[in-house]
Amino acid sequence: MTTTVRVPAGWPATEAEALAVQDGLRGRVVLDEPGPAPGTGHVTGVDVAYDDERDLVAAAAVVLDAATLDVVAEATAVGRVSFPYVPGLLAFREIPTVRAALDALPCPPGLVVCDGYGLAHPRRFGLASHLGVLTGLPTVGVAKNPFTFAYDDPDAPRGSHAPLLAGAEEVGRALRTRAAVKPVFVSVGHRVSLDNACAHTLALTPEYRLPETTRRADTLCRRALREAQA
DNA sequence: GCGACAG
DNA sequence: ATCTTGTCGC
Repeated sequence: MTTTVRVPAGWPATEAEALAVQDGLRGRVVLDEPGPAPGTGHVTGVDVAYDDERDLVAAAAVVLDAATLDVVAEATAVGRVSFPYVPGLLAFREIPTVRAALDALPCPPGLVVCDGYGLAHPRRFGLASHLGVLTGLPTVGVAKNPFTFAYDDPDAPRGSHAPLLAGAEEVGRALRTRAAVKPVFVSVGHRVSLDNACAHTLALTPEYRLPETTRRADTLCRRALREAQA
């Protein structure tokens, strides 16, 4: 079952408004909790797909058992695009639909794994941070690209990592999830430590570069978009 | 001023 | 994100 969502009343419509919202929420991020232990409880992947022609956006939330990586529950939501893509403001494009999908789940999500960044963000408040603050859930960001941050290529073995640097500050890590394959870029969202975020990411990548959570959510949101009615 | 720039 | 076939390999 796919739920339908509308853009929330008062949702930012301009870049200036969005920046102001980030400023107002940034201080609510919690960075001093370790978060759930890797391999226990639920881990939920969220992802979004777009159809600009139809002005449609579909989100999926897929809950996995963290120990077995079996799918425990799924939910999808479809709505209108709520914001244009602007680097640094991705959250405003994805969050309304993602929240609707999370709300439609029949069980607690546990740790939420986002496709994008948390702390590794120009204003230290990426999608994962924003979603965490709005929901109160522990969140991490796992991105496929390094945005604007500098890093040294990690060693070839799986598990190797190197800091993502904003100047001298470690805002995340380039983490090798498959030997000799391009790393993923992990950063903390809300209520999770960077060490735990990386441990979770490794636990979610027994076979592929990207976490099973995002892989599952990606497939599901694309299907929801295809099947969405006009 | 000119690019680069999560999805 | 999205446009997109076949193909090489386990």
